[in-house]
Amino acid sequence: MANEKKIDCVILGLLSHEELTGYEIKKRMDTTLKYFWSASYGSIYPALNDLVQRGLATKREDTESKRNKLIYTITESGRNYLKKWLTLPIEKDELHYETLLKLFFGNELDEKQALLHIEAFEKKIEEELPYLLNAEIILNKYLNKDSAHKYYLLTVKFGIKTYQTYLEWCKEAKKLLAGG
Amino acid sequence: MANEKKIDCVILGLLSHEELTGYEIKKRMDTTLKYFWSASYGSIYPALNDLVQRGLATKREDTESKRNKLIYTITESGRNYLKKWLTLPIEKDELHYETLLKLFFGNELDEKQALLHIEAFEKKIEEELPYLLNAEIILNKYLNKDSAHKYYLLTVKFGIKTYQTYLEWCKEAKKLLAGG
DNA sequence: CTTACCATGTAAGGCGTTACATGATTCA
DNA sequence: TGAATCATGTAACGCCTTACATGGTAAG
Repeated sequence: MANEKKIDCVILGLLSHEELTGYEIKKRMDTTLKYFWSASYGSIYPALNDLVQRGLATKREDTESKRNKLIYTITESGRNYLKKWLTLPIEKDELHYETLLKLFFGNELDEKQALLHIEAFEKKIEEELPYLLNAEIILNKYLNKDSAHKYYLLTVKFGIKTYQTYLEWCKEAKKLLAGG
Repeated sequence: MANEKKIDCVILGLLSHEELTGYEIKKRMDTTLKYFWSASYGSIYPALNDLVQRGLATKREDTESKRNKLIYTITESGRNYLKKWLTLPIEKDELHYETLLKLFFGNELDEKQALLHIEAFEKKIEEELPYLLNAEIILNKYLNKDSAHKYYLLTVKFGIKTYQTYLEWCKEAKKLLAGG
């Protein structure tokens, strides 16, 4: 009963809100979830078939579109499985930032190189922040239309706050490096 | 020349500052580096032997202590390898927070359960923050004794700022969940 | 008509953790 | 003297990514 694979749970989580194809699940991973999770086709498709075999989801062909879509739906059993996992305590929150790792060893570099890493990090955050800010506006607008939106908003707010803090840190870090 | 394994680079990074045993390397991972990196014995010891074979580090037995210590030292070749890796652009910064994942699917839970996850997260951050604050004080004190300290301080400051932001978010999140 | 995107999947291989195995030393 | 910590390592296994393979459709 333990040993819930994360990939299964994420997929079930996405399916708990709407029917999806494997391709659409991957899209959710790369847009909405990418700020705190990731997965590739190589793990998504096998996991989907596995979920069907275990009766946690069902698969059907799409008849409406011209494409060969396979639409997955969560079952009652799948929803129970998801709910159970959701109540279990968090196993781990992991942050693996290569930027910090390289900066930590920055003494082996010159300051200009370290600066480049900070600036690249800053740029990436500056580029991604607008998407989060936009998501916040949209979610706030339709907050009472769908009870799930409140939870999405929670994670979006997390992203916005931390990203803004990252940008503040970048400024400070650049100053500290410059010798200030 | 590409395909630098991260574990090799992290170890070389640690060795670039001081000679260390595998056990001590693991300790660094679990204390100083844990805020942005991790590794287990199962990857550290094989990596160390591999580094020696490739001439990037040397191994010698400790003669002074009574313990069977194997002390590893970085070579010139190892230092060059490290420097080269450090100048390469960052490949990826990854955040995998199960807390956010579960919260994202929080609509499948009741609000009390979601709250528990936030509180557990808050508690963990509150427990870890003092270590970072303490590290900052120490690093500031000896900032001009060792040029590497500046870079350590950079990453510590990152941790402090983000952790403080996390705590702010927890407050906000709890309010939002409570229906505010 | 061709480029971009939609759509599904597999195979090989990499990477790393977990669990196991073993033993010495320090400290209370 | 027993527990905690120091200290090194291996083997099995799991999980996931990368790269490959294939083909349909929409839009310009």
